[in-house]
Amino acid sequence: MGRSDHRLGGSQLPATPTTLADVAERAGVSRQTVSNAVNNPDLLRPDTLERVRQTIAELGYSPNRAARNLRTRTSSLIGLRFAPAQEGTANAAMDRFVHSLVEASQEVGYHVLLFPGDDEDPIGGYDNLLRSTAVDAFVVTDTYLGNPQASWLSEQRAPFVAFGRPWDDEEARHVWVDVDGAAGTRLATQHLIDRGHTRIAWIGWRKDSPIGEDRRSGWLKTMHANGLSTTGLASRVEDVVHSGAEAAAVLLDESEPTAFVCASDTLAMGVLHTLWIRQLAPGRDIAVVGFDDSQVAQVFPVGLTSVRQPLEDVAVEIVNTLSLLLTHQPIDTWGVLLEPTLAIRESS
Amino acid sequence: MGRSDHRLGGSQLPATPTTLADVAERAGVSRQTVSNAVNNPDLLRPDTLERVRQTIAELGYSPNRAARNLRTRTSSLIGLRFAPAQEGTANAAMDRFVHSLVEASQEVGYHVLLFPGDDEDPIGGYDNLLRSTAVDAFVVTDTYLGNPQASWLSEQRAPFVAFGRPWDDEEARHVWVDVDGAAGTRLATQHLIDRGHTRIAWIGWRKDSPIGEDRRSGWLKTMHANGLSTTGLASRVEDVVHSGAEAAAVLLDESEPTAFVCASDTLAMGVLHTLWIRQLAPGRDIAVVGFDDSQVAQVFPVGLTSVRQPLEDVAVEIVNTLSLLLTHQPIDTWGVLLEPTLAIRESS
DNA sequence: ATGAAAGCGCTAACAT
DNA sequence: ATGTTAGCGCTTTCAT
Repeated sequence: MGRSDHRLGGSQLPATPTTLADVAERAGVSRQTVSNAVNNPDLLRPDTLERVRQTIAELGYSPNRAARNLRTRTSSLIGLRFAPAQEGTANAAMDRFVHSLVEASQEVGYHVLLFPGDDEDPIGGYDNLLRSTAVDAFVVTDTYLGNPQASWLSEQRAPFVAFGRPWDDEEARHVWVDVDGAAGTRLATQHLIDRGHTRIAWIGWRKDSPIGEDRRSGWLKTMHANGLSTTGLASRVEDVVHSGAEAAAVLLDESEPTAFVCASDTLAMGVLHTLWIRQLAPGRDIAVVGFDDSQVAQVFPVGLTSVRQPLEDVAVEIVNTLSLLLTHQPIDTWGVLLEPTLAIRESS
Repeated sequence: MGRSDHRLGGSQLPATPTTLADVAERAGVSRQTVSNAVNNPDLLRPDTLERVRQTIAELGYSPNRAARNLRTRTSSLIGLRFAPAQEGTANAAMDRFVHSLVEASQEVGYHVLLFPGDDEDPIGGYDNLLRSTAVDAFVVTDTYLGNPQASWLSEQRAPFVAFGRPWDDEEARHVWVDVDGAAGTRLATQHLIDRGHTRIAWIGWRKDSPIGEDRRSGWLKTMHANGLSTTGLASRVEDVVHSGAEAAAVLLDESEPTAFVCASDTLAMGVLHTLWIRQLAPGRDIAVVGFDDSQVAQVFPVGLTSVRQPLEDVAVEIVNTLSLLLTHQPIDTWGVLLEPTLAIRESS
């Protein structure tokens, strides 16, 4: 069945896409040989390979994804539940992470498929994609307390890597990549100590957040390791600007700190607000460090020093681990902890 | 060929996924009938439908995506090139838009596939996905001047909808959805006029940005419509905080405006910086309005009034149009322009 | 090193 | 209203 609708040098796609058979016929080889030229070029004699490759280029052939997926029972797709950044907070880390993930996935021949989350039915989206074999694996980002996704996926024996430690679950036996929050606040606190500060306050989240407690511990340990007191210097509030501002006001009145380390850029913005009201200059009078290196930290007129998560590295690590999982290679470590850095700006 | 690995009430996925044939055998109908039960339930007798549906539920059957895709020559996937938010600017609109797109797509049975952009080869990613029939359509977001993607996709007769007008290209014959930037700045300017301001300055982008010029025109026309002079009240700079701050300083010195309308939140942040340095209170002494309602505007201690793009509506409109395109239904309008709103905060 | 045959799971077209 | 047949485009298996 000859086909005549190819625009060889043309710019328009043929009405019906070029197939393996088209290439085979034109190159005078079998379909299998074309398939090998694409997937196992080593099997071909150099001259055959060259001829087939040229025909592929001429016809602009690209293997049909659906057919390949059906045959190989793979999709080359990684599923990611995409929850939006919360309005009113500075946490736009997701954006940077997703981009890194897309790039890293591309490197190993994968694409990222986004699906929405449903709070009513947190595993619904996962279940659908899994049953219909629409994705090969998942990246799970929301591993907060009591989140059923990771354990559910484990039960299903579905390949996935979590961004975030299984804080609450001793039993968890899945692979994860995370950023060492305590190391980040250690970096921040030591930075302030090196600048001569001794009364460094902490403004963090409520006690039921393991991530928050982890970040808090970095501050606490670094203070103590340097023989500094932390009495009356810590506050736990909700992650909103207003709460950060209030906490800063109280701390300033009661404990006279000269610097603040915050669990988030959102809280740091609150501190800056209080400083502004009191006519205190950030960086000169009082130092402030945030967490996440959000756009807010970068755009704020008085650049906000902030702990920056190495999201690019996280993505690469996740994709590499996923590759191992999907090729059934042995995983040497269940968890990888990456070190954040400190983006130093005027506020310290 | 009977199969015995189904865990009917169990929580684990069968080693080999359930297929149409499994359901058909178990329900005592033909494969086609099962297919119809899923895709054309109207064709079945109610009792048959019920029986098949129950079997589907029992076995936890979900159609294999690859097989369906191969057969129907569709993928139910919408491709989106995901470029990261630029560091150092406040433009995190992408994040919100992507989420809206994912949600809207889900509603009509589509998922969003992300692929990375390559500045060297802007159409490479599109070409690959198109040739391999990996996606049904694209959403194109970066329709700036001289961007070849839209025209290239048009040439290929690939289904796509652009978020953004084809500013430069009179010839463009593709479908687009955009937000009326001029209406946004009109809203902002009128808001300030209603508040009693008469000397309202504009800080925008360089002249070669059609989006910038569009936004500028909203300010200009509203000023003139209200009989207000604009002489010496406009400035065109690069979209960075520093430039916004400088422009504000110059304008304050030379033209004594009482309010600023900016082409972006980034520039507005610059204005706020200058006000801070000069001990002027935003909102009380000088009013400021930004554009994009970014997280920066929301988190900034003195809440920044900002023009908010209706990205949720944009996504819905795009997906609806895409649905029409993909089902070869007639499109009534080539372009849709949506109205932004004004998020009013303390800075005005 | 290359080719032929089979079949992945589904749905369009046709037949009953 | 339901069943039968064929084939989407590819890769795995086996034969040459």
